[in-house]
Amino acid sequence: MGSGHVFFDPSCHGNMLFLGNGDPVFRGPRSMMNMEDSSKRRPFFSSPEELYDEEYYDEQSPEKKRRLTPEQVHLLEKSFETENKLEPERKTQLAKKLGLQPRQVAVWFQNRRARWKTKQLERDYDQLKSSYDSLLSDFDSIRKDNDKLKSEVGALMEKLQGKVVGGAGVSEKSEVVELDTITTVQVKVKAEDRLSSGSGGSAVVDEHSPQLVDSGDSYFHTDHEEYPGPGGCNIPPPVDGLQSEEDDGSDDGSCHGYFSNVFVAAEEQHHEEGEEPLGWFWS
DNA sequence: TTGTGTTTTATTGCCTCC
DNA sequence: GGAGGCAATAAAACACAA
Repeated sequence: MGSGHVFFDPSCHGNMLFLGNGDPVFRGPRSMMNMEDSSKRRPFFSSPEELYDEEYYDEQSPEKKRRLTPEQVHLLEKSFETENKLEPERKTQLAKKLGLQPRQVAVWFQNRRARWKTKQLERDYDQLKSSYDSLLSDFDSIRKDNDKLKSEVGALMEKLQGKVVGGAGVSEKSEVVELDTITTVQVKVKAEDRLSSGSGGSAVVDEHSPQLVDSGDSYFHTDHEEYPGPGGCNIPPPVDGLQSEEDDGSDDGSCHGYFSNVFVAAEEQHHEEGEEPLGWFWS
């Protein structure tokens, strides 16, 4: 063992290294390691033989960090697939099998979990985005339908009003029937308005039949509670019971309820695909 | 060749659990 | 209090375009 070489002590969780002569030395990016210390760093070995191979040190620049061989990575990957957490026994076995320090195996698993999590976040984001896009497109088409229906109702209301106001010769009974019809239509429109985004959507009805605006005891409220959607869009309020806890009336306009519903949908889909629950890393 | 961006290996510090 | 996990970060290794 050449003097000046540095040993990595796997049993040490921190950053202690040992020189060939046994002198302890601190190392690590955050330990202000200077170039002199850096030149003493021992490269990682890929087989037990290399651990004591003098030639290895002669051939390799001491400060070089060694990458794991494809075979080592393959075995680690396989092991990670079966279980992404590492019990001490498995860690020791793997380390022996791979000719690595147990600490290296632990670090590899740690980094692998971090990579997996990043990828998973990307997948989840894509899934949420597509759910959101599809909901948005549904919403748009529903809104268009709603607008169309409202204009149809408006036209019908005009016709009906013409009959009621200038309806000379129309019997009292038929007037009552027509007023009932108008009220029914109005209630229907109001119900739809609650689902629509348009501010003052029911104004179509109110404008055309101001005399029919309900007296206040209507089942439907006349003031419209808009539910702000993403990017300032107004979207239907979430269905009762699905509303998230964050959205308990303290709506800050950030669409929590809306996104939570999307998330629920995404998670359900995620489950259906037999994948690990999304929640494990959110907690 | 070189500059630059990405990936991999490793450390550090904090947190949680037993 | 020690072990192990995680986030943040450093730095070497690698990929790749100009």
